[in-house]
Formats: sequence, structure tokens, C-alpha cells
Amino acid sequence: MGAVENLFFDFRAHVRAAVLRIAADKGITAADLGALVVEAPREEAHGDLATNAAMVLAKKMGMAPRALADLLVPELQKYEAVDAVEVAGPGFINFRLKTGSLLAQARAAVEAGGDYGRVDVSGGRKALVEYVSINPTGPIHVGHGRNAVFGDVIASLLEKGGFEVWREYLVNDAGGQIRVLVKSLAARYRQLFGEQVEVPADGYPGEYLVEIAHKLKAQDGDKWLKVHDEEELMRGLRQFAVDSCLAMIKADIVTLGIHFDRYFSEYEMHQTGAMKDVVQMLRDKGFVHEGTLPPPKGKDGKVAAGYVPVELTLFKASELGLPEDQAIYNRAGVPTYFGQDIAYHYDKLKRGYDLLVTVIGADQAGAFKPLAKAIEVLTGRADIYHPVAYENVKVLRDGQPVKLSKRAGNIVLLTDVLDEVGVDAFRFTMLTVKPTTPLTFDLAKAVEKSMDNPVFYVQYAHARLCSVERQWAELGVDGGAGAALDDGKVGPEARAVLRQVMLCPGVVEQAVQSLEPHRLAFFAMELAAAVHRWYGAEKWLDAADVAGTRTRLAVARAARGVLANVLAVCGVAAPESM
RNA sequence: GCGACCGUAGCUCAGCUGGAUAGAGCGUCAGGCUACGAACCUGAAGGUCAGGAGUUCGAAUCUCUUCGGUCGCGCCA
Repeated sequence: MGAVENLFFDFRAHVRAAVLRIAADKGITAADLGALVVEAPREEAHGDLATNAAMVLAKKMGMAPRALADLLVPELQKYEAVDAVEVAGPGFINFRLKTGSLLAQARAAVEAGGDYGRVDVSGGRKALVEYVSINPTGPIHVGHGRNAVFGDVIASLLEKGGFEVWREYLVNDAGGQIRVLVKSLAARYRQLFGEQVEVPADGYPGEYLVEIAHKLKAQDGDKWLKVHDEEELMRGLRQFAVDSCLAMIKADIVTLGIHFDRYFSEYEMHQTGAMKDVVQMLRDKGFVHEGTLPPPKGKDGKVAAGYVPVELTLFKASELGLPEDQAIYNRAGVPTYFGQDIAYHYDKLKRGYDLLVTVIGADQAGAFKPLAKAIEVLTGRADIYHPVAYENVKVLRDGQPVKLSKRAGNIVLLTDVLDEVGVDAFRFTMLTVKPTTPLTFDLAKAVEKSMDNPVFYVQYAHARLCSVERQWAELGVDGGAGAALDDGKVGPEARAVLRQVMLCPGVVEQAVQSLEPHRLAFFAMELAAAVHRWYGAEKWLDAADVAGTRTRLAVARAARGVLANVLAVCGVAAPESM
């Protein structure tokens, strides 16, 4: 379970320790090393790793960066894996590592298997990742698919980062939209019996409700025809409607390869009086009062006509640096979205989670601010709640943008897209753009087998390595853990692959800490590129060159393992042939 | 009016807790398979990092500002 020994982390620790040894008498402590980084320089010619230590500490130590760097070099050179150290540019210290050490690291990576790249940055914390959480009122569209993939990979990343992780979907089955859903379903149901009824103007016009109405008819016959009381319909059909919609959603979730530990029912939560409890807690802390809100502003900043202020139960967000208080119950006495969200998040806290990640669409990202404040009030901590926002998805069909309109019912369904392009292409494409960038999903390119569609590029690298490994096996060259390797047989292209293998854990660490899965996807593409380049540069299978073949085998196995690990976190298959 | 996000090569995007000559793919042009997978590789051309100011040894990155774009904005979800 623990983190695997790693050259990169060891080396970074060595650099920090060495710097402290040299600089201690000038009053430098570990606290001064915050800005110190050890990373791969952009230019390969600058070496395998580099540090900005001298530049970061120069001022504090009253020295010129390069002079300080010169002072540090002898100490840094002591690390066994270091081949050469060089001071360059404004004061960078560049390191070239011994190829033999990189090979040893590659071998350790193979040994560690799926644990290679595991880091422990959790500090023992338990994480709950809430994602998808779309209302059970209809099928999933592509935009939700981005949420699903994004959240799922964040959860996997956190696992890779040593967190205990719980995946959860909030089923919003208690709000006004469920009432609308039931009314819409009832209308479709009556239509099946020939009644002249329209789906309500603000209802759900999608065809799927016709199918669900058929199911209802098959199950209950004409039982609901004579029921006209809305409350009775709600009592009778709410669960059926929600379950039917949720079944559609779950089918897509399963197709995407996602498993939730729990579908959390808001309705059930309310049965326990959770709202009352949490509101009382906030009230006891002095952050709830009865009051009126300023009139809402419309698009143009003007107040709507006919507005009548009403006294409501409010969360005092305005005392916590936000522009306005936030209503907990609306004027009908029903919990607002914000109100139920506090109760829900308090429930998460009660269950012992102290890292709460919520994947939220950018269009709803405004909602997290007051919630974050409420959680801060409840826990006294500001580091628990981590909403991660992602931008919307545009779909191109035949090069033309597809208009997404729920009203018109012409949304692009996730299930159709998955049929068309496949899960791997969809998942990987969702990861090739950072979350804050709107994503354009081109249906034509997603099926194309080119670098326009990098999932194939990465998978191809994996399959190629598998293919060569198979042929090595036939060649009978021993590449086992005990076989001697010859670093003289490592060419520059193979060495570049070894560097990537060495850097992998650092990339994972960064991706976890920033909750940014796309970093992993880009790393996979870089590693794949290094593999493809290497493939073209050398003759790999050579019965006359046993040492060289054996050495290449070791590198290839490590690269393949790392690719497989990274793809696994992305939830994308690593095929042995394609 | 307020808020969030964005503006980097012809196109789509990385790079943003400040670091070296700003990168990749696509597209364009020129090349590479009787050696293992050409779904691949090599090379070339292509940039005022939207504009301006500030912070400092150093800014695509941080701050302010202008312009431009996307998406939100009641007590809805």
C-alpha cells in the first residue's frame, strides 16, 4: 500500500537536505524551501533534472545565485545516482543522472507493477468525491459525460495519492423538478389512453417519458387515470418516475466504466430531519437569522416589476465576506438548493470525510461560495471543501456545432456518442483539455485513428510494446529481474523513455495535489511519443546482441507498465494488440 | 449591473504555486517501411503569449487596467 521507493522523490529529498546542510549556518530552515523545486528542465540538453535552489535562496543568503550554486554543487554531487552537475543560466543547477540508475529505477518500476506511481499525499485524510449528480429527470447528455469522467478520474487519482476514497452521486429526488417530472409523466400516461392532454409548458417534453409511461401502464394498467389530486400522484408516482429516470442514467454510468459507492437520496435525507438539525447548528453559531433579501436583479441589472419582499430564513453570508445573505428556505417554506446542500454536506462530514470534492459545472460554480462558507462555519476549517468546476462541452457533427437545447429535446445523448465513438475515445478526449477550457467534441475526429485522437496514439504505443515483448519471449532472451543490464546499450531515445518512467511519480503527485487529471493524459501522450520515437530509432530484436536486447526489454517493460498504470487511472483500456 | 471562465502558431490546445531559446497535435511543405505493428517516425516553415501599466534579478504565469469572447445571475435547479 505504501509509496514505492522512487528515484525522483529520493533525489528531491537529497537536494533539500543538501541545501539545508550548506545553508544552515546562514539561518536557512526547511520553511525557506517552499519555492524550491526539483523538476525536469524543459530542454533535454539541460539534463535530467534541475533545481532553482540557488536562485530561491540567493537573496536570503546575501549571495549571487551563481556563486551560491557553485557552493552547493559539491554537496549535491554526493548523491549516488548523479553523473554530472552543472550550473547554468541565471543560477539553475542541472543534473545528469547515471543511466545505470535510470535502468535500476525502470526495473524497480516493473517490480512495483501497479503500485509504481503511487504517492502518499493524503495525510491520512478520507476523501468523498461527488460527481455526476444530475437530476433524475431525463437521460445524460455529453456535458454530463465530461463531469462523469472528470470526477471518476479525480477519484482514482486520489486513490493513487493514498486517500481512502468514496464515490457518490447525489440523487436530487426531492425538489420542485420532481413534481414537474411527475406531472409530465402523468400527461404522457393519459395520452396513452387517448386523453387529449398536453405535457405542461414547463415540463419535460422528451420522448423517454413516453417509454416510461408505457412501463407504468404495463405495470399498473389504468390505475392512475382516475387520480387527479397532485399530492396523491406525487405520493404514488414519485419513486417510480425517479427510479425510471435513474435507471437510464445508471446504464450510461455503467457503460462509462464508473461505479458509485452510493447513490445518495436527498428525499431520504429529508425524512431524517437533517435540515432542521444543521440549520439549528448554524443558528447556534449565530449565522442564521430571519430577514429579507434585496430585490433580485435581472439581466440588465434592473429590478423586476411587482417584486414583494418576504421574510425568510437566511444564512448570514454577508458577514462572511460575500455580497448577500443566502436563503435556506424559500417563501413556501421549502428548502432551497443551498439549504439542502448544507444538510447534505454536513451528512458527508458526519460520515468522517475531511476532503469533500464536488465536480460542478461552471454554470453552477457560483453556488459553491456560500456553501464553502457554511462548511467553514460548521467545521472551523477552510481546507475541507474542494469544488472543481469544468466548462461545458460543445459537440461538432460534420464540422457544425450541434445546438443543445433541453426544451427542444435535441440534446446530444451520451449514450449515442458512446455508441458512435467508444468509451476509451470518449474518456480520453475528455481528459485532453484542462477543465476550465470549454471542450469541443468533434464526433468525426473521435473515431479517427490519428493524432487528432490521441487515445489511439497512446494505446498504440502500449500495444507495440506488448507485441515486441511477445516476440522477445520467442527469441528466448532472458530479461528477468536477475539478468545483468548494460547501460552502454541505452541509446538517447531509450534514455528519453527512461526519463519519463523516472518522472511519472512526480506527475502523479502534481495531478493529485491540483486535482487536475489532464496532467496525466498529457504525460501519457509524452511517454507514448518517446516510445514511438525510440521504436523507430533502434533495431530492438537482435539475437546476436543479447545484452542490448535484454536491456531494451527492461526499458520496454517499464514503459509499458507505466503506460498501463496511467491509462488505468484514466479508466482507459491498455490493449495488448489493436 | 454583478460573478466565473477564457484570449498563446492558420486551427485545436498544453505550459500559469514566476525561471533558461514559449511547446505539442492537426494542417502545409520535404522525406522515411524486403528490422521487429506506417494507427508510426525525421525535418522545415509558422508567435508582439489580445493591448497597456505595475511588482523584481527574471512575467505567458502574479497585481491593476482596457478591449474582446463564453457562460451564469432571483426565494429555480
